[in-house]
Amino acid sequence: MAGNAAEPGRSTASRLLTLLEVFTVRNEELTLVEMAQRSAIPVATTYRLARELATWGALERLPDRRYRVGLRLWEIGSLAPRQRYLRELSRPYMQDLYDATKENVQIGVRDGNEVLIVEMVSGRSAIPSATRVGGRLPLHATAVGKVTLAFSEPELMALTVAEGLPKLAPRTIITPGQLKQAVEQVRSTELGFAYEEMTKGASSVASPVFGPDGRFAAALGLVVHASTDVTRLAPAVRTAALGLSRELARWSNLKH
Amino acid sequence: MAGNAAEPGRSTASRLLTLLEVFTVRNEELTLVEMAQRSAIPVATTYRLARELATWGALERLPDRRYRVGLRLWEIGSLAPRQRYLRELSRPYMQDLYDATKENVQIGVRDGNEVLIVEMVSGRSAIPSATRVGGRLPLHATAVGKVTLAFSEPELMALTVAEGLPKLAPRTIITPGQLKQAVEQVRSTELGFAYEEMTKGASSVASPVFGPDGRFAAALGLVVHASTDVTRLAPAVRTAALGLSRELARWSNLKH
DNA sequence: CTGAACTTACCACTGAGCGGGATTTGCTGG
DNA sequence: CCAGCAAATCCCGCTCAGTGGTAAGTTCAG
Repeated sequence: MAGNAAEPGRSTASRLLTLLEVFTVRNEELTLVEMAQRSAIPVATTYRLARELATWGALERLPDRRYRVGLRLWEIGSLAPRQRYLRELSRPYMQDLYDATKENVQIGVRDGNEVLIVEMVSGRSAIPSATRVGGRLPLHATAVGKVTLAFSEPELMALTVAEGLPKLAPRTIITPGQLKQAVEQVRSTELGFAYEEMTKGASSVASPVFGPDGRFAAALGLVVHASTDVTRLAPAVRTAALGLSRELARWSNLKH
Repeated sequence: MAGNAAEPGRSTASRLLTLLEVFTVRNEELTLVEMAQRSAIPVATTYRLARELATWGALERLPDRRYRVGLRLWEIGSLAPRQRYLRELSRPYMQDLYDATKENVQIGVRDGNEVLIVEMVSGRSAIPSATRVGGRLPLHATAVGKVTLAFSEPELMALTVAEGLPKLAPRTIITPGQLKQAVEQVRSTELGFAYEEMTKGASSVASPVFGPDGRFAAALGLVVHASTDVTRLAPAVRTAALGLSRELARWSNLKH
């Protein structure tokens, strides 16, 4: 960029993308200065870029001049194939699972060393879940995470252990040995569990969904009150996951 | 940009955003050259920018080297408040409406002079709908569109008429007079209809949802077989829309 | 009214971005 | 195995678009 650049080597593109990254669930509306601080980009530059993003629709401008993520960005993002087909095809199965259990149903795919929640179905009788569509869950402390670990390449387990296993709740698994053992169990039964390992008071069950190529595609699971017997719900989850795997295969045939 | 620019005056930011725009439902995976053609950006430049987008996760690279919209972009887009709260809060009401009617349920917000579909609920018994979450519908040929016209600022009607009323199906309203009359009807009854005006064989009903400030927030509707009597379904749609409006107000109080 | 915080505008400097063209890679048919 | 071709990748010299300090304008609480 111009000779004035405080941090040469950083591309305009990366600055733009960084400006999008500063928005989070907790901070969905930010002032210009807040955006500048969080992105470590000078205010003047932030101003110019934010305005371009807003003109295009990636950001929206509120009457009080704050910025937030715009509908246009959501619209383009909704084209992302990795979530789109899974969401569309999984809906009926998730709905069935919800009808059968009345618990929070969630489906997530691996992204980096986390699970990205792609769709949820929940009602008012279910435990209020902090998770939301577009949210991320850790691999070592959730049922969907353990399932993902069990059916992804072994390198993922190595990476996860290397990054450390943060203690998120009293019962979080924090030793690699225990995690590996748990994941081994998941691999053989195709069912993963987590007992208050992420949030006190909440347990979860999950089962793998496989794509048409036979490879792991997603983890489908339930989040329930810790007092609920998750093993009782496991067969339902397993059934739904198998049904969805079959649906993916059917749809793939139909397409070609 | 550099002195080599073929089209001076076009900013790097706008080029980047244009590269995202080239992806559509019909073209969700594109090669580098296709992206360059559609965006009218030279291949070398497209290459450099696409690579930066892919590094960050806005685009993904397939084994066959084609590009597609990435999960990271979807993730950030899912933060867009204008769709997020509406989606989360409307789900139960849309589900109820689906349970009661077994028809395609959709909710959309105004974006520019179109309706952006923000959420859908549909089953296999409903008419296969071409609409999808993230899709757009015209204002003059759909029930949700007419509702949007009826409860937005008058300028929107003027704009819509000025842009012309394309004939999308045999029964599409193509004269401003007829459209204004229909919209007037919608305003007084808080119910909008469309009879095979967008797609032959499909009709729709919709009703407005109002935000806590009393202003129009979204249009909630059904898409059904043309043979179905939409007036019979209208009360259910109206009830759901009222319920959702109340929910929005309730949630707004809760928040502050 | 005063002042602090935020937003918008200005502008001189210069290296980041541009893109034509060469090279490499990948694929197809012989 | 090897041309032949298209797509992808890389190279590099040119230069103006982007940068950001600074200043002026705006908003708002007290």
